[in-house]
Amino acid sequence: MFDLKWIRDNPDAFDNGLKRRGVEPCAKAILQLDEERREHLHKLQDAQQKRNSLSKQIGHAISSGDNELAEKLKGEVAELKAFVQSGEDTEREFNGRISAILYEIPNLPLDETPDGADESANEEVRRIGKRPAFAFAPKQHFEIGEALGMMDFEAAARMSGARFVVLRGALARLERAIGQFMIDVQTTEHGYTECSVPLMVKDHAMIGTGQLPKFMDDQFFPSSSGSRARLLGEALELAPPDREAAYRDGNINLRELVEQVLEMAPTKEDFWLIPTAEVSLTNLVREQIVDEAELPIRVTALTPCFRAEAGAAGKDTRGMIRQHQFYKVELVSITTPDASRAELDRMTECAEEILKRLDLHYRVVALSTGDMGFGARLTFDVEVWLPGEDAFREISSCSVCDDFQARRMNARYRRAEGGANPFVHTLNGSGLAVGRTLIAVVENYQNKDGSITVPDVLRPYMGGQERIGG
RNA sequence: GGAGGGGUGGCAGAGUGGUCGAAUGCGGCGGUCUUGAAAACCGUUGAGGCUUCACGGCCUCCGGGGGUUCGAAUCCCUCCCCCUCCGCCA
Repeated sequence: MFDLKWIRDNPDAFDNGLKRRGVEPCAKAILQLDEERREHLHKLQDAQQKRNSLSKQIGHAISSGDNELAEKLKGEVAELKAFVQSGEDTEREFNGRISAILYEIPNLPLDETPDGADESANEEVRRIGKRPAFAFAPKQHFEIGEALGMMDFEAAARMSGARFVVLRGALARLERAIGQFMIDVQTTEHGYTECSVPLMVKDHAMIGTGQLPKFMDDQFFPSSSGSRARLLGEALELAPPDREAAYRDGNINLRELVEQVLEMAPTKEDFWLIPTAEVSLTNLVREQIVDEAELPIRVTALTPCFRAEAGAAGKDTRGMIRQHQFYKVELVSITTPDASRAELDRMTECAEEILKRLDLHYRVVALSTGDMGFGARLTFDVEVWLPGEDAFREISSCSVCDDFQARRMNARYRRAEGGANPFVHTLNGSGLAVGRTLIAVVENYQNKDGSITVPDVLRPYMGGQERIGG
């Protein structure tokens, strides 16, 4: 979310930033709308002022008993009234149109963010460790897991369809162990406060962190049957008469009618399932004014995440890489503006530390402008080496959003030296994704006989178990 | 699900049609006093927008939206959220 005034003062910087992200420059269109809005506002405020002062005079006239004057003034105000009323509608319309545009514009990249259209332009920042050597052809995680009888995609598909998995026995415990280990490190060693947060949130929370309104199709929402019925009822009330007529005349069937009506209905869900705990953790400061002394706020949570993966049809369909549901340890920092850039480096290191402890080979890449998420100005992905797949795969993504989310949430801080309350800066990162960490452990610690060696740091969480299978 | 009560400035909490953008308290800021601090006392202190070189002027905002009225924090409708009791329930 951007400050209109800032766009007004820096239209070129705004457009250049958008261009770097591959988004059509739109400062001119926005500013023209803004110009029209202000022009209208002048007229409206002028009328409001006159109305206010006349109303005050009417009050005085009535209290001093001059009814004749009061009636005369009422006549004068009547014309203004009509104009003010329609003018207020117009103002709301302007505001609605402008904010609808602003809500869908992504954040601008930092100067240091690499330019590029997609992931091929990402820049490797560092590479830690080295590829493990295998005396045999390393298998992919699902081959190993299925052979052990501990990773069951078919059972999951029977109840839930594609992109789900059932883990059993030691692999189920391994998943839990990884989550416990990671959040313990982040809380006891890196200063993050553990939180248990809602997994279902309202629209405004999703708007605050930027998942809505633009990325509705990526999200899941739970609904009670009562609420679905109510939404359908509302949609039907808004149904255009010609659709209804088409149904009555038998040109479309009931199903088509409902589908077409729903297509046009406003989306207003009871809840959304969080696609990441970033949503819940970042919204902890929404509509709050925190004391500067409390910053930085560092919070973390181990939660399930839910993603529709609408744009990823056919991609990563095998194995646990891309699931509708997975666990993740999320890190969120709330900082002052001058501390946010350094906090990004710190956060990335907090994510990397997990891989170091697990002795996994990885690299850090700076995402290019075309590959970055909606709210980010700069993102570092941490990619772990998967020998079975013979590739690096994203296991963490750490982003600094500056005040982009804070504006949407109205999250501010009170400065120690007083004055206005500026917006906070927000950062989020995974520390790490549990499912993908499990994949990395399984593939990197696999043995020739199909067993998996449990990494040292996880053994306390596995009741001392040193080996899975074999 | 049923019944009721609420949503007001950083916080607490008054305010049922006209000098109310809003009493009072706390907190914050400035000052007096003090070696210093505390206490006490005095003063000051909401946000957003439009406009102005500036001083300033004006508009909007008392959960959101709509309505009644010359005029709404105050009356009506509606939606959202919170709380209490009952029912159901992990």
